[in-house]
Amino acid sequence: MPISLLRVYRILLEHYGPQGWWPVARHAGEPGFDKNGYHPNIWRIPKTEEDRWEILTGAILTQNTSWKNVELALVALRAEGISAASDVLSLTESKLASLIRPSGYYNQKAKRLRSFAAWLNARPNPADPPARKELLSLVGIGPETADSMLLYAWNQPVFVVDLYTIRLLTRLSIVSTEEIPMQPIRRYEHVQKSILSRLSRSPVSSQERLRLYTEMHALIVRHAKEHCAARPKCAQCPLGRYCPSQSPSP
DNA sequence: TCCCAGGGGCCGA
DNA sequence: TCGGCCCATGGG
Repeated sequence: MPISLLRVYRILLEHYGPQGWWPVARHAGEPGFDKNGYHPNIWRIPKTEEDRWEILTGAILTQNTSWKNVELALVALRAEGISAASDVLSLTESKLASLIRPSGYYNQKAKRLRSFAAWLNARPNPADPPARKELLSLVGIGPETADSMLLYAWNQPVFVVDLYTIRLLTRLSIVSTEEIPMQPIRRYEHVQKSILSRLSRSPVSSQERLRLYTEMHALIVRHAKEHCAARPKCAQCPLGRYCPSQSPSP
């Protein structure tokens, strides 16, 4: 029997502690926030429109990009006074591209950010969570970006799947590689469904679920960086004794 | 120098 | 439906 997902969560949380996702750099240094905008109970804190805008922007900028580089881009935007969708729309695309340059793929992301800002700006009630389908219909918003937006910017209990999640769960034999479809979108939905069916057996309140989904995704990313990398570093891995794929230490 | 990062879209077979 | 390619910076 593979280890249960909830058990994985508890072990990772015990080992790494709360990750404080999604960071909001504009609050860096404020009480409870660290210098990069992380806060252990941030999922509980009501978000302002500026917070939401920063999270949504970060979700687009971090596509296939390390968060460090995204931070540089967010700093550049803030220095320019860009803190709302309407501000983005006031910039030319080339100006926007030059500001977000450190985050890579800047031409592509400038287009995506501008069209996203136009959509966001036209919404009657920005605090109202959009339908997932609607997000997916926008250029440059795929399933992972849409789900992180819903979870971290709109506090919707949605489980975010990423490459790390798939890697970890297959290594732990929680999901078998054979059953995973090849096509990216179907792959995503398959793993997400599989995860939900495993978690549904443990009844929790919607608040607890929000906390679980928020923290779980962040913990998996943390764990993938420190141990469960493409080239795994299995020594001292907190999940080592539960992992059939554990490689011998060099 | 090579590899990787908090993905997504497009195109031809 | 699929495989392959493109987008690009910065850090290890």
